Amino acid sequence: MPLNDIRDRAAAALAAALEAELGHRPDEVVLEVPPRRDLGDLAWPGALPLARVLKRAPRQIAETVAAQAVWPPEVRKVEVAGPGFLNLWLDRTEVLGRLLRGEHGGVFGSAVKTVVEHTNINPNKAAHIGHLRNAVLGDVLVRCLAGLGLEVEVQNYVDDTGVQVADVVVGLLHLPETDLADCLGDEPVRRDELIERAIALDSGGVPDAATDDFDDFCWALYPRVTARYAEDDAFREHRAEVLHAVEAGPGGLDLEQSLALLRGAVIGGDPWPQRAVAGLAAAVADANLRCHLATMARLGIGYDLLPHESDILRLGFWRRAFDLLRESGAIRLEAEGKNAGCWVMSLAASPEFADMDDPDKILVRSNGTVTYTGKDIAYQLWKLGLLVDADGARFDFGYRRYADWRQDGPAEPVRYVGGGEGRCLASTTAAPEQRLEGRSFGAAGRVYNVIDVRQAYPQRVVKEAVRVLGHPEAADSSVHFAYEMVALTPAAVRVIEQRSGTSFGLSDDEMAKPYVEMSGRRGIGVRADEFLDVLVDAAEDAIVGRLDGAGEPADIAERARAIAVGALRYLMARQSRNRVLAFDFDEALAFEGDTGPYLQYSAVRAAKIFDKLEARRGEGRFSADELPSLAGLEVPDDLWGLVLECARRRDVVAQAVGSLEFSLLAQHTHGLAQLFHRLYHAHPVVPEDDAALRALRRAVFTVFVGEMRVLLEELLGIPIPGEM
RNA sequence: CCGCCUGUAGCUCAGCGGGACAGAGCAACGGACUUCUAAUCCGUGGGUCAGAGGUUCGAGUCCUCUCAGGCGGACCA
Repeated sequence: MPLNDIRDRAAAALAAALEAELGHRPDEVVLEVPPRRDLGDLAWPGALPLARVLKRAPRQIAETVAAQAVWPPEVRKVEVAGPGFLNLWLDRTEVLGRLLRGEHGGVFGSAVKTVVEHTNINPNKAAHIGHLRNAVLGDVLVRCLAGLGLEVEVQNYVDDTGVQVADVVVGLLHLPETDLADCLGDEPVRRDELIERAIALDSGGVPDAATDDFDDFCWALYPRVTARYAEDDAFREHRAEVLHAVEAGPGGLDLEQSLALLRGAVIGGDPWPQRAVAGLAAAVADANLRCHLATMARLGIGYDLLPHESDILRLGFWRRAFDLLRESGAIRLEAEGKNAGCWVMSLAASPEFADMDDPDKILVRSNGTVTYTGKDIAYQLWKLGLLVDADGARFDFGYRRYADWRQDGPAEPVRYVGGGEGRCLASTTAAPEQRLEGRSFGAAGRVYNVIDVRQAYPQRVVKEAVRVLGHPEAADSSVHFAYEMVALTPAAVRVIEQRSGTSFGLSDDEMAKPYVEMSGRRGIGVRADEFLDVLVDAAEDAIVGRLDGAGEPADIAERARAIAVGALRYLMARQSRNRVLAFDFDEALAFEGDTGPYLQYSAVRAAKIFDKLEARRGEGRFSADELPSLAGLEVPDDLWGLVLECARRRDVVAQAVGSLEFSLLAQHTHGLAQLFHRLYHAHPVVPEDDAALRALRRAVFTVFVGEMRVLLEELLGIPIPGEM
C-alpha cells in the first residue's frame, strides 16, 4: 500500500537531512500516523529525544530538518508543532490516485514456506465455540500471510489414537443400551443395532453439516462415559482395553466387517473382537473429523492436509525422533525417583525452564508408550523438514486424496465436491510410497501452531527439543500462536440448560464467577453448528424485521448465512487473543454497533451507491483513467481521512501478523467502516449535481469499496452480502 | 512455592514499536428517514487507566514492589 512506501522514503529523507545538517546518524527514523488529522498525515516525534544528544532545542532540530530535507514529491507540507513534533502533510490527490491504480508495497519479510496448524479438534465429539476461536484465528492468520504474498500450507492435525476417541468407543460398547438409545433419541434395542444406527448418522463423505449429525451423538454420549468412569472404577478398565485394541489396529478390516464381527459378538455373548474394536474406533474418529470439516466449511475454512497421529506412530516418526533425541543426549532413562522407568527430556540447561522445581518432561511413560508431547516433537520436526534418517533423507508420510473442495469467493462457504475437481485436501497415510502428483508437504521455513494458551508449557518443550537437536533457527521459527480460551457466562450456561432441559449440576460458587469453563467431558458448552444455526435464525429475523411489509427476498437464506458468518468471525477476531472470551448469547447475537454486520453493512451501503449511480446516471466506479478529472480539486479533510486509512492496510496486516494480534485488523476495519458511515450522510453521490464533486466522491468511495472487499472477504473471511 | 496472562467508563472491550485533550460499542437519555437502505448518524451524561514507587522532556504504555483474578508447572491433551 502506498503509505508505507511514502513513509519509508520520507524517513530516508529525514535521516539524510539529520546527518547532513546536524551530523547525527539515527539508528532508525520512525514516522507515525498522528492521532488527529489536523496534526498532519505523518509525524516524526524524534526531535524530542534528540534534543539532549544534540544539545539543541527540539523545535530547532525539527525546523532545521523540515527546511533542509529533500522530501519525496508526495509530501506537500511540513510543519513543526508543539514542543518539536514534525508533521507532514501528503498530496491527497496523489495518494488517492495510487490507491485507485491498486499499487501495493513490496514483499513482506523473507518468502519462506509457512505451515499453519489449526483447528485440531479431538475427533470424539462435535466442535464447540472454543474450537471456532482457534479455527477463525488460524484462518485469519493464513489469509493475512497469503495476503502478504507468502506460500502457506494449512494443516489440521487429527489425534485419532488418543484416549478421547477410545472413550466414545467404550460408551458404544459398554454403556447401558438405554443410554445409547437416549443419545440417539431412539427406543432401546439390541446393542449392535444401536451401534449401527449411530454409525448410520454418518452420511459418508464430508456431510452438508448442521446439527443432529454423528458428532452431536458423540457430544451427548461422551459425558455419560466420563460420568460413569467417575463412579465406577471397573468401568474405567474398558478404556485400557479399547486403547490396546486401537494400538494393535484393525488389521485391514473395513467398517462393514468390523460391524459384522461386533454383531456376532453380541449374539454369541463373546468378548469384543479386538480388530473390530479398532475398526469401530477408526470409524468414530473419521466420522467426527468429517463433521468438523463440514462445520468449518460453513465459515469458509478449508485445509491442505490432515496429518494423522496414527500415521506418525506407524511410520516410526516417533522412533526416529526418539533416536535423535537420545543420540544428542537431550533425553535420558530415569533409573530411580518418581520418574523411574520413564524417558525424560532434561530442561535444566535451558534458561527458560531454569526456575522450575522439576525441569524434566516425561516423553516416554514407564509402560513404554509415548506421551502427546513426544509425538508432537516428532510432528514438529517433520513440519520443519528436520526429521531425517542417518543418511540425511527426510522422513515423510504417504499421502492420499481425502476430498476435494471449492470456494466460489474468498469468504464463501467451502464446498466439498467429488471427482477430482477443485482444491485437493490430502490426508496422510502409513504407506510412504503413496504420493500425490505434484504435491509435497511439510519442510517449512516457518511453522505456526495455533493452540490455546493452556498448552504453552508442552509447546515450549517441543520448541526446546528442536533447539537442543541443533536447530536453533528452526526453533525460533516455531511459533506457538497462543490464545485464551472461550468460556461461558453464567447467563449462557442457564440458556443452554434451559434449552436442553438438563442441568450441569454446577455449584453456586461456579455460577457466581464471571465465566464458566467449557468442558466436553461434562458436556458443558455451545456446539459450533448449534450456535451457527441460532445465528442464522437471528439474522433471518433481523432481515424480516427490517423489511417493513415488503415481500421476503428470494435470497434471504444466503443473506442470513453471510450475516451469521460475519457476526461470528468478527466476534472471534475482534478480541485481543490473550483475554478469555466470555461467551454470552445476547452479546454474540448483536448485529448493531461494534459487530460483523456493522462492517458488512458499510460495504453493502457503499456498493449500493454504485448500483443506484449506474441506474440513474449511468456512472460506475471511478477508474484510474478518470484521474485527470480530479486535477485541481481539493480533497476535503473528512474524505481524506478515509483515503488515508485505506492506505494503511499493509502496515496494519504486517503489524497484526508480527504480533499475532488480529484484533488490530478487526479494529482497523471497524474504524474504516465507521468513517464511511459518518461520511455517508454528509457526502451524497447520486443526488449530487456538481459533476466534479460527484467524481471526487465516486473516487473516494470506489477506493473504500475495494478496500472493504479485501479487508472483509480476503483477510477476515467475512462475506459481503448483496443486500442486507 | 515458581512461571505466564489479566486488571482502563455501570457492562464488554480498544489503546502491542512511550508522544500531542484517555477511545469504541452496549446500557441510559435526547434528536435525525418525502433523500445513495436508520443493521446508520448526531448529541448528553459517565474515567484518581487496581495501588505505590521509579526511569523519562513526556508513562494507560517501560522497570520494581503490593493487591486481586485466571491459567500453567500431569506417566491428560
